[in-house]
Amino acid sequence: MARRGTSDDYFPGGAPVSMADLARELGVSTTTISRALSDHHSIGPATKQKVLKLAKKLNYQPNHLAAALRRGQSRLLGVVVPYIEGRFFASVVHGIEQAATKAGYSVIICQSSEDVAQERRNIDTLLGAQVAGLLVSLARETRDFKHFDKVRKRGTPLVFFDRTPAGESVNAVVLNDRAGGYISTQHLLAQGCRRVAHIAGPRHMSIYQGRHQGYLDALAEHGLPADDALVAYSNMTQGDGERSMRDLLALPNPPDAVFAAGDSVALGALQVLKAAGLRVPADVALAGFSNEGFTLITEPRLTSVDQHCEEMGQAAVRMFLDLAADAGHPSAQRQVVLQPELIVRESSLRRPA
Amino acid sequence: MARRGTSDDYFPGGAPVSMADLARELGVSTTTISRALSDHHSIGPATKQKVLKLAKKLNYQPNHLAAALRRGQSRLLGVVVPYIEGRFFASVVHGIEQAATKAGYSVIICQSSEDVAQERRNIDTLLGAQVAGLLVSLARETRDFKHFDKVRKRGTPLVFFDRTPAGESVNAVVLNDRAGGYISTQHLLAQGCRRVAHIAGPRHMSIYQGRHQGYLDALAEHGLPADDALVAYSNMTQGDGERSMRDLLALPNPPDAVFAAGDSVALGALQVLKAAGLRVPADVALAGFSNEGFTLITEPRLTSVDQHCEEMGQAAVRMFLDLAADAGHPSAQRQVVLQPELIVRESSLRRPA
DNA sequence: AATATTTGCACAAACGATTGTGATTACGTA
DNA sequence: TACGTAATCACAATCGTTTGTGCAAATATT
Repeated sequence: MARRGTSDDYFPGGAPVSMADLARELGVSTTTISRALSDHHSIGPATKQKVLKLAKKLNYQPNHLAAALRRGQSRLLGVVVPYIEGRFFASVVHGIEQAATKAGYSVIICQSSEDVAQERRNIDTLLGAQVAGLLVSLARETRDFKHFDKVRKRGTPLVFFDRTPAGESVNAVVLNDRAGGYISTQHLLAQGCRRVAHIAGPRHMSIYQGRHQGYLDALAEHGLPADDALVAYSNMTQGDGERSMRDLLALPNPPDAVFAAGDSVALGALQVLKAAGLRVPADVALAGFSNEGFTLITEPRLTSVDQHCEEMGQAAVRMFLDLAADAGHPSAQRQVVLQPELIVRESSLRRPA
Repeated sequence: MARRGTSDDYFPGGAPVSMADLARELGVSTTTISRALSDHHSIGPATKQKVLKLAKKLNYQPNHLAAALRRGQSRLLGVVVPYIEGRFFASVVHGIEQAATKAGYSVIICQSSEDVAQERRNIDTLLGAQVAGLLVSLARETRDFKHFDKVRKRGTPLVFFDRTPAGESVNAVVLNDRAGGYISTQHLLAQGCRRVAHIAGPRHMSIYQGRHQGYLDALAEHGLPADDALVAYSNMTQGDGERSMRDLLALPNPPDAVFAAGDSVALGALQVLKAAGLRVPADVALAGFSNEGFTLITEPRLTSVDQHCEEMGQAAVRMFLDLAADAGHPSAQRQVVLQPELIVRESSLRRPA
């Protein structure tokens, strides 16, 4: 199949112009073109100018595929997230995009839909696309990390963010979830609450372990006992929040405050509380986690912990760039820990400042 | 720079195995390998088996870059959306991903952030990545479509979805916005409302024109006059909704129902109504558009129009596949129009069924 | 048995950019 | 004048796949 100048060709403006075209036009080699365009020192300034000018004139568009093939890696960044709805991951992805674009990378996004098998497929797909690096936030059920071995084997820079493999030595950007749990609980205690419950997430996930631990830290600091009955484990959905809240209310000695490990779960709790005729925050104060968009809509508006999502994305890209910069030097693991920020709203504010 | 077997090589498991490796091992040509793997008829079944088996054994991973380079296009699908937060675009993208993955394509997502310049850059980036096709939803401010000329020129299949260029003949998947506006307004009228206002979107965008027109249709059908004072144009943010609602309430003869062209704008309106001490829906009935997640959280919950977002994404991919199937045949424009669905909730329900 | 047809595979040229090596020229210095 | 150095650029191989064409052997046809 001929490609140039034949009639089955669908390039009304002619085939895309290649370096060879520029070279022919200027009577130089493609080497010169390539080096001129990448500002190589071995090309004279006069030649460079000519090349640049012609390239602009002919509207030369580099074929990244060819470059990537030759160089062994593309300018694509693979991203795997559990899902993309909601504010958190959408914002992180946004941060990733900004930083990646600035560094000249494009971003391929895959959703694992919280499914390990899908996550595995995503990794394969991305490696198949010869991505330059991989930015991953694990699916909820991922506890086996073998599918990342082939990534390491291949030498592809790998950065985890937010949801990282527990007990593995990896590069990661995470929130200081423990601090998040602490400031939130601490705030509830400062509001005068004395029986603070915690709706926790899946036990095996590090982020929820951290939030839980921060909760315990704050209690301990106030000399309060850790009552196991006040901790409800959930799967982080709104429905779970409702169930957990009902359980807590059924306690002989129900809580006067709830620190929920997520906003959805907090929303569920809020609805149960209101349905039960309890006032929030007067009877039960409530705080969530993630600072989702809807925290501004609930009545009362929901106190939450902001995770600086976009920064997280940017930090992940920066880490990737670092990794890529000294590729081949399997350096020690890198960690970036972001600090959470408590956003106080009416759902927890018993004592207006 | 040597790549194989040298120490600066970071492939602990050896360099990735190529077709040449398989060929050497089996004593055949790479042609045979390539054709065996793609199930070409000119390869004997015995040979095919041997190749497949060895490929599996050596864990052969095809290099898509090389294939794409040779074939002139990749298995990447470029997607440009204005933003990704919120339910609508996130879901559309999800639908796109599902359908694309099923067809063996990966998806690159770019956000224009409602910015024309960024949109232009996105298109360039994606073309640079040699995408096989482009799926685009326009930025709000895009009224000039020259940057799509180079896409056509190149022959890259181009499908618009939801937000399409007004007055251009393009391939597009859209919602029947007119029907959406109609059923929503019709529903409000059926609830007994007689002065139905409309908070519209930017005049130049086809989707908002459609919703507005549907609103007018319903009024006309009921023999009601179209009162210009009852139509407030907005930029679709929550703040715009608040402003518009205040304006409408300041009218000498304020509305008893509002059909908002979007959920955010409806949310703003709702808050103003509640702040003004008006009961929803008793005093003013309210309906939004898009069926965003937060419509379930507001009090009362918000009636809205579902756009079947995932289907829209899938339809867009199908259209792309069609286009790609008969590439080079610049056929007539294709259109797919999806039907909206009214989701009735308490914000508009005056007469419980 | 001779010829036509099919089957199964290899050759080699692409795709477009990158890059180590080496050739040429010009210039400066001894 | 002779020689070392620096500045410029070309050659040609290479990345891994795809694919038009050609050739041989096996099978079918008359």
